[in-house]
Amino acid sequence: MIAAQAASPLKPIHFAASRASVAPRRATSESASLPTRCNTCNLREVCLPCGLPVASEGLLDDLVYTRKRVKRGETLYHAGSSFDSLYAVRSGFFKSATLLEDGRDQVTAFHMAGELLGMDGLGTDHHTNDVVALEDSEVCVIPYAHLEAPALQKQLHKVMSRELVRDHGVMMLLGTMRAEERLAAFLVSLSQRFGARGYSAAEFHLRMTRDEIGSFLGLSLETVSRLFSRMQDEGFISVQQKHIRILDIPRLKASIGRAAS
Amino acid sequence: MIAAQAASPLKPIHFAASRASVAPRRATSESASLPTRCNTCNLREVCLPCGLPVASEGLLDDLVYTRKRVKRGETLYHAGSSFDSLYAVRSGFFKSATLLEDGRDQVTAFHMAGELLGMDGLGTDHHTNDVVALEDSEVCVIPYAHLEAPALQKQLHKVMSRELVRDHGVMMLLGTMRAEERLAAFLVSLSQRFGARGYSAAEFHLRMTRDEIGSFLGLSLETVSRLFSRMQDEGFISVQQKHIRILDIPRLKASIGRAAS
DNA sequence: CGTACCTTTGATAGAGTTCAAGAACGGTGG
DNA sequence: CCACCGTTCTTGAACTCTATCAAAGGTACG
Repeated sequence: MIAAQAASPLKPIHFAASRASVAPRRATSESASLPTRCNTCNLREVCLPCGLPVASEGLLDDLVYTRKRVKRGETLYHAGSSFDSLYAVRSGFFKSATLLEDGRDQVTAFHMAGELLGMDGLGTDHHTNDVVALEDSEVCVIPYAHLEAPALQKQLHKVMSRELVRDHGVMMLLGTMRAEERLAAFLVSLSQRFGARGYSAAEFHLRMTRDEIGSFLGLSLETVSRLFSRMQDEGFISVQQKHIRILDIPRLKASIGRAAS
Repeated sequence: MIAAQAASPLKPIHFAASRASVAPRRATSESASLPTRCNTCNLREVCLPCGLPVASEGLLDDLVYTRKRVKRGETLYHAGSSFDSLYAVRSGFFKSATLLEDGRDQVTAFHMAGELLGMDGLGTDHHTNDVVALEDSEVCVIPYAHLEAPALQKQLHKVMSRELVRDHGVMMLLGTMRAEERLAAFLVSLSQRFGARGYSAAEFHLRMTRDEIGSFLGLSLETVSRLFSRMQDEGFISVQQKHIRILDIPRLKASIGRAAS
């Protein structure tokens, strides 16, 4: 559900996470089965489900969720499984993917800490994606019933609407951008999202493979690899395997606007 | 927000409108400024906002909306305009499009009678698309405040979630399909949606130009035109300008699964 | 420490875009 | 009712981008 957002030159592509101001603490992994209280959660500032309007402070006390661990490579839920909860990522990293009958599949989103997933199941009572952890992760399980409180409704609408807007951003990306623009937009999005969570916006570790990036961006893994190399040659970024350093953010952003160099 | 859905060979691409069973009446255009009552609306069976669960029958009586006419080429709302209502299409045809700063734009959805639009504005209080009528049209204006009734909440969630799923279908389409598959999926989607509304599923009139189709599908207008010609040569369909007749629906659907002929 | 996976890089080919020009259509006004 | 104009559609030819095939390094994990 998370998208590549091109921040600067691409006006209409919005970015959910960037609205939250910095929250520099990282989620610590505590013991597994303990419940979590939103009002003491150290992701409060970026966690969308808990990023409730000020009015509902009292309500936060009641929001206690169970946590669930998902190890790298494990599935949080499968397409077709029944829907009864949403999930907020407490720590780690996930991908959502949709599988076609003929075997093709596509990564539709990447999710990092503080982001909400599972909304694809709201409509039909069963999920339509697979969600898989790309590293050892932990989520808060939010039973759908909890979200029926009137005070939470508007917030939920906002989260869902933002997701719609984000998906439109991905549609733009897939529909109108060339390969290098797509990858640049993807990097800018990651950069902003890491930045919003208190991590470095200029240097980070990719949790996904070239293949998964390619699937998300509608490109082959070889093209992704080649583009990383080319961008490095051109001095925008530095790449060593999964370590990315963005050397010239403005130029990276600019490369989204008008195609290749 | 409406997408090209590939029905058969592409499992995960869902199709909101097809769930409604046939509703063979067409919307008649009455006088302009009269309010509309949902429980007498002849789109009841397909109109999503009004397609409420049986439980809420009494509620339907209260749902009275004002109508608004939008002539061909006119804009229902612009990107950036403030959000306060959703719109249900009573008659006519719309496109949603998103514009990038550099001038590129993309059609993100087509909307026909009975479909709901405007949800892109829920998150940020202002819309992120332009919505333009492709023929003289009429919408029901649904003030957001009306939707805060608890009985309507779940329904609204479902509509939004279905839209998320549909957007994922478009992402699949743009991310993994080749040109001919995309166009086939698009035609199948239109066919099903017309069918669900009581019109012929095998023969219909395109309301949009080749350019708009191409924009939606991530293709150039020339490619769209060429593909129409090729499909006609191969006997799937018959095309004369905007009149489409699908001669072999199974074969059309099959051509989505495995690429070109 | 070995094996499986991931990444890089090259060569080739194919799909789709772009540029261009002519044809068909639809609406308008005389 | 017909002629005209602008828009839309079709089709061709050349080119570009990206996928595909292939093979060699690297890394990480068990």
